[in-house]
Order: sequence, then structure tokens, then C-alpha cells
Amino acid sequence: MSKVSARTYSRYSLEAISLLGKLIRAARKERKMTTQEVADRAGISRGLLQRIEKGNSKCELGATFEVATIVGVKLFDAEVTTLTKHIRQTEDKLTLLPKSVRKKVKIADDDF
Amino acid sequence: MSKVSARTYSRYSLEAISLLGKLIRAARKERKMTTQEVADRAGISRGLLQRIEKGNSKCELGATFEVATIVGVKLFDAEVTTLTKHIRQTEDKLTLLPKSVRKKVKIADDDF
DNA sequence: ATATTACGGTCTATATATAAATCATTTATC
DNA sequence: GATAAATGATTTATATATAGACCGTAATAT
Repeated sequence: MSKVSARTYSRYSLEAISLLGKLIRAARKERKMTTQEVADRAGISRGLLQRIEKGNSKCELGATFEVATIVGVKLFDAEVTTLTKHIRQTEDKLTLLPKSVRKKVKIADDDF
Repeated sequence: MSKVSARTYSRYSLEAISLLGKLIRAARKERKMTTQEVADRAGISRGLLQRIEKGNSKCELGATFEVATIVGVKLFDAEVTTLTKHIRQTEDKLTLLPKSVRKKVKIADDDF
């Protein structure tokens, strides 16, 4: 017992997670797949799939994305090839950016 | 020790996770935020943020989405209002679909 | 060049997500 | 209506993700 972390997330994040879960659930039913079927294909337990569809924020990222892939919910609205290309582009951008972010160390913080 | 689960995910899922991490990293740098800054705002540890940017599939879904939101990486390329609307639509579709998926219980499985 | 800070990695303790089994309920098919 | 399956929910044991501290290194600004 004794809750320590108690992380709380923004409304947008929670809504996004909720939507992803609902999309997965809808896609699964449209494809007429049972929860057990999808869980097996994803290599996870049925209980975890239920939590994912329910929009539980504490699920594993990999499990969630895998389930989404299985039922046909595209992340980033992109195919695999496009995805790979997108990764390359982001990597290129990354190399151009400074490797380390340096904060203004001046007298006063000009944050707002 | 003694690995038990050893879940493995599809190439697409792993690429999507990798891309998301890279997008987060790029967005963070473009906004000139340090890892510590983002981690604090997200209420997570710096180490977890590093794993998220690295594309680790075993990160918490909520933490990942929260970080993405903070650095401005839009999930579903949609704003909050659009997101909420999208949720409604999905819910509507959900109510129309049969509540339970029923498998053909015929003589032979016609799986392929 | 030097100082300072961001970053990457490692280690440990703890909280907790997960798998698996079980039961009750709902739902589809007969 | 009867039957069987799918779903929802709960419980327990175990694996593991996470926080927090630390260190060394790399990178930026002076």
C-alpha cells in the first residue's frame, strides 16, 4: 500500500488514450475478432487487452501499439514504408539540431 | 532473472514506437527544453524520458502520451476538440456494433 | 582552454503491471 | 426458452518498470 507516485496526466493525453482504446475496440468488432483471439495474437493476456480497450493509461506502450496494429488501427495514419521514411527524416532533423540543449544562465530567468 | 514473458512485437509496432520517440526528441530540442525540464513537467523521472525517446516499448502509455503532448507532438494529428468529437463518433459506432463477437461454431474451422 | 551543464548509463529498492485462474453476467445462436 | 460462448470483473503471485541517486562523458558558452 502507501501510494507514492500517483502520476496524473493532462486531459488531452487521457482523451487520446481513451480514443485509441475505443478505436481498437471498434476495429476489433468490425473484424469480428474476440478479445481472446486478439490477445493471443498479440501475445498478451485477455485482461490486458480489456484494460487497453478501456483506455487505461498504465498499459505497456508496446502491447497497446501491437494490438492496434493487429486490429488495423494505423498509428500516424501511415503505412510501414512511409513510417520508415518518416523515421529517416526525423533522424536527419535530429542530427542537424544541437546535441545538447543549453539554458540561458543569465541573471534572471526569462521564462514566462 | 529467469525471463518468463519475453513479449515480442511486430516490426510495424516497433517502428511506430521508435518514430514516436524520435519525434518527441526532435520536438523537445526544437523547443529548447532539457530532458530534466520535460520530465519534471510530465511528472516522471529523467531516466524514463530517455527510454521513451529511445523508443523503448515497455514504457507506460500514459507517460509517453503525456510527454508527447508537452513537447507538442500531436497524437492522431488532432486537437482536443476534434479528439473529443472523434471519441463520440467512435462511441456511436460502438453502440451500433454487436456487443459480443460470435464465432462460427460450425463443423470445421475455416481459418487460414 | 575552462567551467558548467546536459546527457547517457548503471545500480538498488519499491511500487505495480501483468498473467493466469476463476466466477458471474450478458449475449448470440439454436 | 435453452445452450454455449464472449465478456466483465476479481484475486493472487510474480516479473518488472520506475524513481532516485550516482557517476563519467560530452557539449556548450564564456
